[in-house]
Amino acid sequence: MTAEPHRSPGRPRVDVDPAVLAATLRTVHELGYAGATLDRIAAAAGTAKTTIYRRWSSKGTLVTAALVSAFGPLPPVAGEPRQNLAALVRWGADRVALPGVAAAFAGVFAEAVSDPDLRRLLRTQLQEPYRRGLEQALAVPTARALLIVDLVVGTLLHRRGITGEPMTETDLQQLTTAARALLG
Amino acid sequence: MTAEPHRSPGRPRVDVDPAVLAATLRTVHELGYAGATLDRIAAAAGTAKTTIYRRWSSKGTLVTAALVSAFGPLPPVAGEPRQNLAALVRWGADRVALPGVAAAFAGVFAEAVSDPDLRRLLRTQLQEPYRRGLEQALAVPTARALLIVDLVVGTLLHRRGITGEPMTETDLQQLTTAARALLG
DNA sequence: CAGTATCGAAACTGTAGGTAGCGAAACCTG
DNA sequence: CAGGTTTCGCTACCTACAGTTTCGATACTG
Repeated sequence: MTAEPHRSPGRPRVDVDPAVLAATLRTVHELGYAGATLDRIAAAAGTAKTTIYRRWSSKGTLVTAALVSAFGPLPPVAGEPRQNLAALVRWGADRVALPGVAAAFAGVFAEAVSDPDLRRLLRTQLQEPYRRGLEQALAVPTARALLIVDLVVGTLLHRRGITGEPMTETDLQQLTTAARALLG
Repeated sequence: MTAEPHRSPGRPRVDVDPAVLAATLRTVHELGYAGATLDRIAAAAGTAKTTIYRRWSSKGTLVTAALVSAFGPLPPVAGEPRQNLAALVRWGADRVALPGVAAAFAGVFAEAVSDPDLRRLLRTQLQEPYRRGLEQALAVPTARALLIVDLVVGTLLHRRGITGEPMTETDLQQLTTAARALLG
């Protein structure tokens, strides 16, 4: 039997979340954060704007959720800190290079400046999980893990934000080198 | 005699630029990028919205100009690359900590994603001058100077974007250490 | 069937970026 | 001073989008 602890009455919710989150990133990728209107996202997801607002309270929280789903959990690493760091930098670079991710980050950061709720969401949904994972994978204290997150993600996003292009392979290696300087 | 090569007829332009740029950063600092409406900026600068639009074609170009004026030219450095790098990291950290700068960057980056003109402006007005200065001060090739700009500014901005707080002194020293790993 | 909750479409509100028109002000030349 | 030119600042306006409200239709439960 399927695990349904307590089926409430009324029309059940359709599971539109995956389609909406994917459509969000896709639309942000194509039209930018401002150009990705809720009407367009809803149309791309094949649903209605009202249905989206029933699940996410604002555009900022929606895009944040799309980012969280695009990143997913940290990949499992089980080696030396220096090895793990290289793998994690590459993992981060791959995610930031995903279509729409950089634009979504920029838009969310801009909104978060004047929206404490959104800032808290960013911290709890994105920063803290990855910070905790880094502490373990790299065997560093909290403050150091935070700085490494800032360093890796910040560098990757700044590159995309200014040039619009992803990093070259040699730049990625250099970034790993720079981050390694924070390990010991 | 004053250096006026060719005074054209008509009412001369009032020099509102410094007041407007300062009011822009101040308003962005207080109300965030989205909350800093052109009407409010104009009121804070003691001028009219139309006057601002006669000088800057959009909110994005205005805020970019405010950033350029807040950063100003690179400070002169004349020492060993490793010394110079430490001074430049500190200079960058001071500028990013200026009220309004981080919020302005976030907003401009978000707009630049879907605005090629604004992206070009960012590149020519901000990235290229400082990249050139770094090449000289640090004795590194272009690609390396670009990466160092991304690393330093990206890290500083990411920290402010997520936590809203500036970096601690020890974090700054660590950032310098990481950047030094890219010197050679 | 009665009750309940969701869906989707449309209409609506408030606000902000950006533009247009215009009288007044500040300079020029003669 | 007169006539020409350009900017100033103000108001009114247009367009677009975030977010809300309303409502009939739909899909469940018991």
